[in-house]
Amino acid sequence: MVAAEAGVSRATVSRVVNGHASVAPEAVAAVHAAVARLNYVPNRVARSLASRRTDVIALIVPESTSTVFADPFFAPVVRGVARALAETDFTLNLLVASETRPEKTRRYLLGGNVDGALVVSHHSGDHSYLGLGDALPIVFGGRPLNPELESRHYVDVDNRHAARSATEYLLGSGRRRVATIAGPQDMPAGIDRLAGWRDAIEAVGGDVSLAEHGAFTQQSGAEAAIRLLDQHPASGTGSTGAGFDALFVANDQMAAGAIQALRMRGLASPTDIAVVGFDDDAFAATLDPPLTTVRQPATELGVSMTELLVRLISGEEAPHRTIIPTELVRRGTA
Amino acid sequence: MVAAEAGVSRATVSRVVNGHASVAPEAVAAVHAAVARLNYVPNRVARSLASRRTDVIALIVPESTSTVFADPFFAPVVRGVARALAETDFTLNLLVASETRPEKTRRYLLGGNVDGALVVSHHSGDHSYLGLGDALPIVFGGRPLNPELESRHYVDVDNRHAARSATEYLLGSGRRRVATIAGPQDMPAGIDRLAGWRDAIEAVGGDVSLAEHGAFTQQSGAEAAIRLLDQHPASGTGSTGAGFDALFVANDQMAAGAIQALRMRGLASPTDIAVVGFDDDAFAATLDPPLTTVRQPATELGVSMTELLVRLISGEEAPHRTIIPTELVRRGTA
DNA sequence: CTGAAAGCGCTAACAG
DNA sequence: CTGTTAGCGCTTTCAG
Repeated sequence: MVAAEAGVSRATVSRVVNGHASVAPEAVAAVHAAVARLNYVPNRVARSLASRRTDVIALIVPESTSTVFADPFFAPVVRGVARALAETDFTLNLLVASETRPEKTRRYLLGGNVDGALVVSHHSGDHSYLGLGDALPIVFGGRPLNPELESRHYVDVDNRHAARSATEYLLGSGRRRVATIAGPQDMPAGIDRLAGWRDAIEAVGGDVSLAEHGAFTQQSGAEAAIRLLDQHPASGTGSTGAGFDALFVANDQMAAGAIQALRMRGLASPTDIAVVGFDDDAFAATLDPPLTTVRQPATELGVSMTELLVRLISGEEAPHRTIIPTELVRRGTA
Repeated sequence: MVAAEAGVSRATVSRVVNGHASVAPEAVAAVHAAVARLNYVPNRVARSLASRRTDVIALIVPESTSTVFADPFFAPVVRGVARALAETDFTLNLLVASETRPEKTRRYLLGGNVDGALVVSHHSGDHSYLGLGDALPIVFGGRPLNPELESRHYVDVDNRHAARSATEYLLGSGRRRVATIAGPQDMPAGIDRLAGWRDAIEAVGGDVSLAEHGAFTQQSGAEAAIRLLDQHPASGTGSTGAGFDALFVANDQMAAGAIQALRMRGLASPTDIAVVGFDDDAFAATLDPPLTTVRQPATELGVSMTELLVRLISGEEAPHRTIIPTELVRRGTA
């Protein structure tokens, strides 16, 4: 190898290449020269075998989430991960976890193939990460629903608090009856955002029954809006109005659907019904009118998760819970 | 290791684990038992070092594309790749290629870290894959623009043909003047779709000047539509019409923007102007009216690329050019 | 500061 | 059919 070319031992080459300890300046120079001359690229695999590090981190995406790959929320997270990783020597391993064969993922993770893992899952059913908890540093994106995982490291936004604030904003802008379209109740984001809305409503003694559920899709948002309209018609007069004058929707896609549905019923936003969404996804600003929403910094989430994981891998201690701030983006619908 | 537990040699264990050659049934059983008992998971790294295979394939995404990560086209491709890989022992390495430091990617690829690579790039400027051509099997998604790469393996849809067909469909449905909003002319998809439109127009002696360019974004689509309208006002009468009655748009996002722009000018689709998009992305069907478009099977593209690569890795010969069929999806706008 | 030596865990001829 | 023998290319004590 380069050792010969540089006239030193392999050990020294290794030291130089890895920027280790103190090596004679001349030796360093000689090695660098040899490296350049020979166009030497260290073999990662051999290095891994010897050092017992892989310099690989896995980004685990449950298959179901991968279906939602087009999820406008997911892409920015990945971007954040990639960005954070670009500054390190780690490499990203995208692992689409087959939910039907969870052991495949487990084995992979346990096979010494990665130094750590990032888990992005909106869902909860997943128990496949239990048991390898101590074998490998793992950072979850989003609060794990599984209580056994609660003690793990995760980074998330404070969905509940953000939802509450958004609802309070609606209440504070003069709206009387704030309804909600909640997300699935098997995902933390769905649960927490509903809880936040309820917190706000209960605090003012409002009507907690003004809630319908959707599946975080546009279609389901439209349907939920219709149900809301049907079940809560305008009070008193036989006007075309609705039994609520504001709507907090658990994500932007559903909000888009809801607004469309409302419009088909002759109700405009924000005039008739103020709407606040959640996520500030790529399409929120392009809606007509542009959607007022709670911005969830997805890219930062990815960055943050990655930085946390890297820290864990290098043996540092780190907080189990990292909360990223959200922000209400006022646009046209509220 | 398990060898002792099973009472055989390490070589035999290796044979059994890898399903190699013929091994005595009893030995096989013994090894399996031992494996199960010891919860043995072979170390991939060691295996790689010894076998000189990594069982890893890289999916290379240029940084610029990663920004367009939210590109509704990209996600399904990844899904296809993941799906195809699920049936193999390969692992997916997502490599966001820093365009500012292309050698980083080169080194990685050359460092014996992967058995092959998939390159998804809409753009062309990329020369970073030259030179490692023969060192590693590579499959491109989309026709490489770079002539030196033309000889490589790639899978693509026949953009030109599809664009021509779409335009002919418009022409065949009684439209007289079919305009186009083309994509960037530094991407194969942009170039070829424009060429296809022109083929069709020229074939009927139509007006080839009815073209504007966009950047494949909704915004740019809207702007291009406006330019089209301004530069080609209704002929003859001072009506509110336009100088064209149909529009072939090089992708769905731009089509969405264009339709919105047209509407703001009081022109409805398909009544006033028939519109055909391209991609059939996740949002095409949810537009109002739902978009008629050329469906590009992105997931299949990913699957196909992957299968091709796997074949190449195992040393098989394979066609350099694989074309996936497109299909015109008739919906509401044409 | 730097060589030498000893592996990391597995696969791959090669004999038997 | 199976054990033996060598490494894969690099890191890492351990002396010096």
